[in-house]
Amino acid sequence: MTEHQVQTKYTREKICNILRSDLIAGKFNHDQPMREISLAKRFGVSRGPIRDAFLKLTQEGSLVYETNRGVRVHSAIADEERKIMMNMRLDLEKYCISKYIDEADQKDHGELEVLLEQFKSACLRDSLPAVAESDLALHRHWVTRVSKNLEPIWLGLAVRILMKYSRLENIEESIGEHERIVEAIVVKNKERALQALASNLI
Amino acid sequence: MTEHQVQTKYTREKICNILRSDLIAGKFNHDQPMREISLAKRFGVSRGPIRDAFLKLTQEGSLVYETNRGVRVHSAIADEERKIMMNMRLDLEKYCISKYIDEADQKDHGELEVLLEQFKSACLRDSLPAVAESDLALHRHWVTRVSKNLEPIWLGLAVRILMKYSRLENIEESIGEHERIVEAIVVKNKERALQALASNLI
DNA sequence: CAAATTGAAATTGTTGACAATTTCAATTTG
DNA sequence: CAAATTGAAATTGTCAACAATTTCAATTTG
Repeated sequence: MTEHQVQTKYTREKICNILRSDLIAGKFNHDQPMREISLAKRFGVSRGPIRDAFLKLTQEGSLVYETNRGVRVHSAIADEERKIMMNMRLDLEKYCISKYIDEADQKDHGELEVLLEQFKSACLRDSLPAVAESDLALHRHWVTRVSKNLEPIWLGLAVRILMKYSRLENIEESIGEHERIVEAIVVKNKERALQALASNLI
Repeated sequence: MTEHQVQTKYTREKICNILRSDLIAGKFNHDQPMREISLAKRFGVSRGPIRDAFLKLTQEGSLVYETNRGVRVHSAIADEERKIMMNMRLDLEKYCISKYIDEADQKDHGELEVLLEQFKSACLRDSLPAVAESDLALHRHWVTRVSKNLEPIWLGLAVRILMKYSRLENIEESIGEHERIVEAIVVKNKERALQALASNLI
């Protein structure tokens, strides 16, 4: 169980990303308190970077903060709220993909293909945290490329939506949807891309 | 210029709220770096709580963070992005107000009236930070009352949208719009409330 | 003299110590 | 015996010191 290979130091960014995908993957229970000290030990850092990560995840909505009581995992969201968020996310990503198709160059397309491969590989390995992380990374690609302003809003939506439905079901379907999105983007077919996105996000 | 009255200690929450309304009010220039040390001195605390506030404001989008370079004020957003955000915010608040009308009790209505008065008072005082803060507080009321999950998403949108258009123009119009929203809510007229909201947010 | 290099000052990143608060089981009280 | 009280343990909040990094003006180099 111990790590024998050399591990680069964990920064607050890395810790935040790791905790986020763990949370999305359901590794912690809803309402479970997250303790600074135990996580500081786990990552081999002091409490400072852990607190930094907690703050970020709190703002994104996966954690809930209470004064002098620390943070706990957020409760599951209601179906109705999820629907509202899903619609907002769909609107946002439609805008981004449409613009991405206009603006992206060869290099972007290359990155896109890499991210798709990583997603497919995670699916085949059946690793829920890896699937969650690579799914996020793929969608994040076209959002970030189009607008740094929209990215944090998108992330907040995506994290909360994923937190509820993150079982390893319909993996085959999900792979197909993402393949269709990427393919349509590469051949610059907006209509097909937006349609594939909608079927992935509804 | 010095403070003579007793000032309760600044916590990261208070600092965050103060900086947010300052940012919305345009007290800092776009792309201007925010220094931890100078703000720590201003609030009479160590750098820790300032860093906490920076992280939160970064996630909300008013500040931009770069490794080893700290945070700076975000650049203004493009009109096109603002339109996307405005639509998302409108959808979100429509849902919240509609649900708020169903669920709110007498006490909620009382708070609503208080917040409206504070907004009007800030407008009459011509204080841009106070206007920005009380405008946010009013809208936040019906969002938070309906869903703790949607609140941080809403805040991210509201902060970014306000950052661009926060001059003291059309104050009379804005007062009237907010009065119409609150009045329609109190008499539980959804149609009128949503219509008033739309004219406020478009 | 333009471009590269150096180094001190400024700034951010991380840590461990201590203060303040909360929690919860053991004890006291009516 | 139920309810209130106490106090130690656990946990979060804040701080000041030090490490690592960036910045930028002064110096060197071709």
